[in-house]
Amino acid sequence: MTTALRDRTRASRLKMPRPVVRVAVPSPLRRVFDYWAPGGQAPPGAGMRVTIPFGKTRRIGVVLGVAETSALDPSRLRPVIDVIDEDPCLPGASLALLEWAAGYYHHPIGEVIFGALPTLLRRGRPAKLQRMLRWRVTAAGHRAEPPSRAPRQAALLTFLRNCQEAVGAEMLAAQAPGWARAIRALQERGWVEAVDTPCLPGGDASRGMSLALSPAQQRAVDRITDGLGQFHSTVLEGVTGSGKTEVYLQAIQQVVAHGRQALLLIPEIGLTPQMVERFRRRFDFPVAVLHSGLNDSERLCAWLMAREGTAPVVIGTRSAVFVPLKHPGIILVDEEHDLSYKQQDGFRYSARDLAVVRAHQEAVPVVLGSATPSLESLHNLAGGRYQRIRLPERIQGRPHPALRIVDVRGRPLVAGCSPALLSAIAAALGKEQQTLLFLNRRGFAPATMCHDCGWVAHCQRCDAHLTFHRASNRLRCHHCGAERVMVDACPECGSKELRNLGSGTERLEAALADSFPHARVVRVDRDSTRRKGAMEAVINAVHAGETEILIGTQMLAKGHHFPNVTLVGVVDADGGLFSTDFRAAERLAQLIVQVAGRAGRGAQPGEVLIQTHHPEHPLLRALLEQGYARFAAEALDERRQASLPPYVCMALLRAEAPRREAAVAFLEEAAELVRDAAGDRVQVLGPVPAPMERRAGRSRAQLLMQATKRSSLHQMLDDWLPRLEDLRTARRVRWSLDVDPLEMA
DNA sequence: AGCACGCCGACT
DNA sequence: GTCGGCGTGCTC
Repeated sequence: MTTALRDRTRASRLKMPRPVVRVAVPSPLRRVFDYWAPGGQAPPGAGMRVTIPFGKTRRIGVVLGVAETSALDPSRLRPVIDVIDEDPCLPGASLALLEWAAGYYHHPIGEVIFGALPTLLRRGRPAKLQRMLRWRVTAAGHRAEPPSRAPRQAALLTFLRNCQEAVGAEMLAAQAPGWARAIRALQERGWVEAVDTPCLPGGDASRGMSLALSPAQQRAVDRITDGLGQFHSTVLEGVTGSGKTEVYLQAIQQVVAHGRQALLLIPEIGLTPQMVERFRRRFDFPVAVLHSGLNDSERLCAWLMAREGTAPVVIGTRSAVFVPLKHPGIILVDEEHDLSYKQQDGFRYSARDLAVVRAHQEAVPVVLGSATPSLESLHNLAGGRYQRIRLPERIQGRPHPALRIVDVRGRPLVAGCSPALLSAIAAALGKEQQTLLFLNRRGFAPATMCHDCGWVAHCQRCDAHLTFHRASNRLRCHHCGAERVMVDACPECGSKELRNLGSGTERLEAALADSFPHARVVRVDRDSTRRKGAMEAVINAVHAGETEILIGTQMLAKGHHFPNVTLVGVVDADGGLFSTDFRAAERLAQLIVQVAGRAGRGAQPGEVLIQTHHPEHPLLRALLEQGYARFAAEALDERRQASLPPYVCMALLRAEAPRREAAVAFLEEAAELVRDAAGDRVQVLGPVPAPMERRAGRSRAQLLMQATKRSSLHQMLDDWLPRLEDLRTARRVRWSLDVDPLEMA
């Protein structure tokens, strides 16, 4: 009897069940799938990738665990085809976070897990750091006589002797066809050796010059690093220019000195290069970076260096919250109030919230940094769940800029600018100082109307006006991207009296160039910076003093440092004061404080002008007279009285369909099921049409659910979703669930 | 999401 | 007579 046969007989005699593996499969199904472990080997462990049959296709899945039996009839199980990884691709800690997130956001586990894997790993690429081989001449090689019988080897040897450093495959290939054989021969002779370097260069300029800390900064670093190795959550509240980044740097330095890794999350804006640059200059060890600008292999490399612990510091945007760390030591979230931490489609997670969960799971401290903490974080502070550290002063004792409200009621406006703002600009120009203007509207004019019949240019697929862009002479929809050439006559009545209503950045730029013909005006928005490197070029021009007036949308508000800017103008603050979105005021306040931080960071004091039709608005007054903390306290009080987050928790079910009735019918059934499942523990509002009902040719509606107890809401969601999936009406719509929605649109 | 099966219109 | 429209059902 062969060994295999004997083993099988013994197994069947002992009724040894064949192990079952639970696999997460990339599919929108909220389930895990059971498979037989492959025969003749140990069952694959949690976190390993496997190839499995799935319906009529094969897919790659990730093992979540091994069990002795399945809840399913054994006849329905199929065996795993292949085990891809020898060691878990995702370590246990990562799986724990991903499973928690899938549960909390009620998103299919397979999509959650595969969304966290670099593309190349999703496709089955080995989870090994690609080593980059380079070659250099050995001492023996330098003494050797080039072999005359082997001209290729001789040529390569001579070439390498003339190189200062080890040379990679690319250069050798360009140098000599058939280099691979020749180099192998040279290696065998002992004249050339291979050096193995990780694919990412580390910080080679190791200076490590720490700045001297202010007493407040020192206290902050001490308190953050006080409890390394255990979970605690800190809100680092520091106004712009108070030196938060230096606190991050020195806290991270200490964590790394203890042999642990630091994960720094930053918002998704064009700032990554500056932050990374600052870190790379400081540290003499590799800083891995994960952001959307990487190609697949760069992303894989950074991800693996984090997982292997080769990179002591990892900097990344939202999705980096899932990156595995071999020796987690601290997690920091910079500008924690920033909206880009919340994914707005598909798997709608909040990286900031998950950072706190992860820190708790991995028993490390977490730091949430912001000049304008979110009301959620302030609420957690008030509840004692977070500790607070303040960095009160600006470094070098620079004064805060003066904030001033400009009442524009009844004033003549030039492209939205009041006389007061225009004269402030003139004054700044006179002192050879720079001005920064914020207007959160791209294009020339947000609406085009016929003066004779009242026709308005409207998007055919959305409930929105078309924006006139003068540079391209086109009408564009900012919601679906549709565009067409500007009409020269009204399509309704043929009149040529078309008027462009309102002002966007493009008109503001033109008007200011007109009013101040000697000033150089530059505009920064998505249109003007579409070209790669355009943003950097503008920033450099501002620094070089080649521009006097800078106009921009929000993309200019964050993080940039312009020493010679002394005047900042918020051209239109009203949008934030009267909005259907209850978070609009919070965002406006954050924007104002944020842009105020752009003023007077150099030697000159700054001034901030805020234009509004509602100078008496209480939230605006609170912000200007008593600062962000006071504003936030009042805003929180309003939220409490109105039973809004963070005093209640919400989930939003969205649905869209070509026809309005289909979306509404589905949501009505869904609402009925909520009442069924939760009674009065969960309040249901709707269905109501979405704030912009038609968008990109589809009708959108939503159902809001809220509860005072998080557990009630989640219990309801748990038994509601499977029933929702089974609804016949669900198949006719595209629907998605948003837990803790930030934007109701 | 894919991918199949399945039952009715305009074409080589 | 077939190619192919997308409704419906299933994935361990």
